[in-house]
Amino acid sequence: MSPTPSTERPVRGRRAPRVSGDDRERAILATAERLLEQRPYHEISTDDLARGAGISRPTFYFYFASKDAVLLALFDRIIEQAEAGRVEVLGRDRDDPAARWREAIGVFYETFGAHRAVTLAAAEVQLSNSEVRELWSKVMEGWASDTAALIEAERERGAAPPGAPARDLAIALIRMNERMLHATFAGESPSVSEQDVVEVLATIWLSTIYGPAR
Amino acid sequence: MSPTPSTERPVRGRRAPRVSGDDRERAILATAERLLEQRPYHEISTDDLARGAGISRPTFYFYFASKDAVLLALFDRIIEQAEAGRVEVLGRDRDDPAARWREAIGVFYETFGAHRAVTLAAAEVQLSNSEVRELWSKVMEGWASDTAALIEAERERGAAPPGAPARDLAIALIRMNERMLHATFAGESPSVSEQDVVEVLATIWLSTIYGPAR
DNA sequence: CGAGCTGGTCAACAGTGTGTCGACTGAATC
DNA sequence: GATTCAGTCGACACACTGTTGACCAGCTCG
Repeated sequence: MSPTPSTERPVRGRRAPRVSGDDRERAILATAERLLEQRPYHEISTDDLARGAGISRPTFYFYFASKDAVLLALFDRIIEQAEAGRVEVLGRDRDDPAARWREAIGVFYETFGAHRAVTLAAAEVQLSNSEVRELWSKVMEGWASDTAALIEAERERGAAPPGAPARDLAIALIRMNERMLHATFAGESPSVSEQDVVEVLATIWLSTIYGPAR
Repeated sequence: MSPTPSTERPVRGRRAPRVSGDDRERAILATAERLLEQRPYHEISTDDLARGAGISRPTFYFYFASKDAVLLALFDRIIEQAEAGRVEVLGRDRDDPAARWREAIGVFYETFGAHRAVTLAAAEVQLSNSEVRELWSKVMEGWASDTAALIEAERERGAAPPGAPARDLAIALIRMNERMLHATFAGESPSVSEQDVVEVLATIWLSTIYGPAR
């Protein structure tokens, strides 16, 4: 588990959780994820979450400091998975580095795809909530380092062309993935079929890193 | 000018605007843009807008149906400019198509950069307001058509490699630009200097379309 | 046993923001 | 001088957030 998000009540002892208390907490989280699958974040109130978990609104505030804190807890779990997935796939030694990269992008999509409602809600809140933003940038940072390192390595090998700073290229590529992820989940541009997205992204990544048509 | 956004009061005769009435409307728009340069959209209330324009809150509602409608009007003007800019630059006949494309990306950045506060606010609202989203997708659609056409043309000429559908590639590239635009304006990742962004994006675009290192 | 602590619960309150209603004004217009 | 109508706002109804204070049930320790 990751460190406790700061918006959560510090009062509650994390070490000695009451059974019933933890049940409530789980009920709130489950309710949030369920409701997010039905309507967007801004159309869900703390009252909805409380009622959904079978408690009153003040009691809700006993468990979470705000609606955002619930989302943060939900999102945190996904971020952890995504981080673990990236480290796993990119750390693996494999014959074809390009294939490894394509697979990492696929895993990225699958991890967030398994919780698209939460992912979309996080995107919705990102601009106005710095904690969610920082959580997200954690994943982005990991990708940026790995990708920049790859580009530089390929440049030294002579396989990749020189040009703009490797890190800048990496960040732009990652942001593309991020935006496409959200767009796909939000159902924007239905023209691009969801299965093909990873292939399209991989094409651009590999064109940029190695050159096209390999 | 573009068609009147639908959230604006239909009551007000667009054809016979009172001088003082138009002044008020302008005052509200100016106030909104000014306040957005100071704090994010969600921290601005209709009361702030009304007071800033020297009127009461109910009077504000005489001119705009909501806070979102103000942003929509503001954003609409920028969208028009961006559209005009794209058509202008990409329509120009020029020796080097790659340079033309690079220039178009630069103009895209400059147009929105001249109103970054409004652009950021639009980004903030995009997920929860379909009208803003549609306005934005208008620009994206124009770029998608042009870009897809270019890729297909280059493929026929044999300069561009075959692969994923041209339109899908185009959309991914455009979304990258979109995300980088917002990130730059929001001050995310200060590592990438703002001047270099266009160069980085152009590198990826041209790598994808023509192959790298040209 | 019973006094007291503690996690848990909620009715009621205070505050902030949105959007509407209805009455009012003052300058055209007839 | 009456009528109309864009423009204006005080006051209201409502929705949502976050807090306070009283209360209860179970545990624990003298």
